[in-house]
Amino acid sequence: MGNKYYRIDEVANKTGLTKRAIRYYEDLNLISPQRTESAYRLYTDEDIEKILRIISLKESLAFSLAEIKNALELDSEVKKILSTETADLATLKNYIEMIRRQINLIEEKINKLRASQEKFENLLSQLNSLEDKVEKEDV
Amino acid sequence: MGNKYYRIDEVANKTGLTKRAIRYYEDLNLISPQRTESAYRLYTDEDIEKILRIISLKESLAFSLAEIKNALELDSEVKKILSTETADLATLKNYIEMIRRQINLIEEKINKLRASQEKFENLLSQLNSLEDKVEKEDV
DNA sequence: CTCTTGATTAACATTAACGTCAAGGTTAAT
DNA sequence: ATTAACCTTGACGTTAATGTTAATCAAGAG
Repeated sequence: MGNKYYRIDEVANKTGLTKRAIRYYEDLNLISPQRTESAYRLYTDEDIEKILRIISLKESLAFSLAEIKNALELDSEVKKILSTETADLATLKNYIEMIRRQINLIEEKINKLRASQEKFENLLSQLNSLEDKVEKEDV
Repeated sequence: MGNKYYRIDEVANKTGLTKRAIRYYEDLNLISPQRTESAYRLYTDEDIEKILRIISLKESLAFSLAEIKNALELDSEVKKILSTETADLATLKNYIEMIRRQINLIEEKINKLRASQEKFENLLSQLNSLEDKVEKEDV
C-alpha cells in the first residue's frame, strides 16, 4: 500500500495548507514531489508525512508580537483585579476562562516541541550505540 | 532604589535589542517609557523587565522555515548513517554534537514556555481563590 | 561656544511567508 | 470537440519585524 499519488489540491485538503504554501515549501527545498510528464506535482504519503511534520514544528512557534501584547495585557489586567478585588463573578469567570486558554495554548506548543525533541533524543541514543560499536571495531 | 532612568542606548545594551526594535515595540504599545522635555525616552527598571519578558516570549518561538529545513536535513542525514552504518568516528562525533545542540535548543524553548505558563497558572489559582471568596460574599 | 556624541522622527528598504491575479497548458466528462 | 475544473509558472502585493539613512535637535566635554 501507500503507492498512491496525490495532486496538490488533495494535499492541501489533507494538510490544511494552501497550495501556495505547499509550492513555497518546495521552493525552499523542504519537499520535492515527483512530477508527471506535464509537470503536475505528485505527492506520496511520505511527502504528506513530511509536510505534517513541518506544520507541527512551525506551530510550536507562532508567538507574534501582537500575541505577546495580548498575553501581557491579560496578565496586567488580571493583576489589577487581584490587587483591587474589584470584579463581579461574571467578569472573574471570564478572565479565568481566558487564562485557561493561554495556559492550554502554551501547553500545546510545549507538547509539539517535546515530540520533536524526543525524535532527536531517539536518534541520539542510536548514534551513541553506533559510536560504541565503531570504537570497538577500530581497536 | 530602582528610581533610576535609562536612555535608549543603555536599554539596548542591557537587553540586546537594537534601538530600532525598542522603538518599534513602543509603536506597538508594548512599552510606554516616559519622556524628557526634549522628548528623550526614559526607561525604568520595570520597563526593562517588561522588555526582557517580551524577549523571552519571542525567543520561545523562533523556528523559521529555514531552521525547520536544517532540522529535517539533520534528521535524514543521521537516519541514513544509522541505516547504512557508514561513518567514521569523527563524523559520528560530529553528528552527535549537532543533535545535542538541537535537543538543547528545543529544551531552552520549552523552558521559556514553561516559565510563562507557570506565571499564568499562578494567576489562575489566585483568580480561583478570589472567585470562591466573591461567591461566598454573594450569598 | 563649539564639537562630538547621542537622541528624535520620517521615510524608504528588506526578508520571510505567504496571498492574489494573470496567462496559458491538462484532464476528464459530456 | 468543447467545456469545466484542475494544473503550471511568473510576477506583483502584503504584513510583520526590523535595517538603514537622512535631517534635525540636545547634551556634555573642553
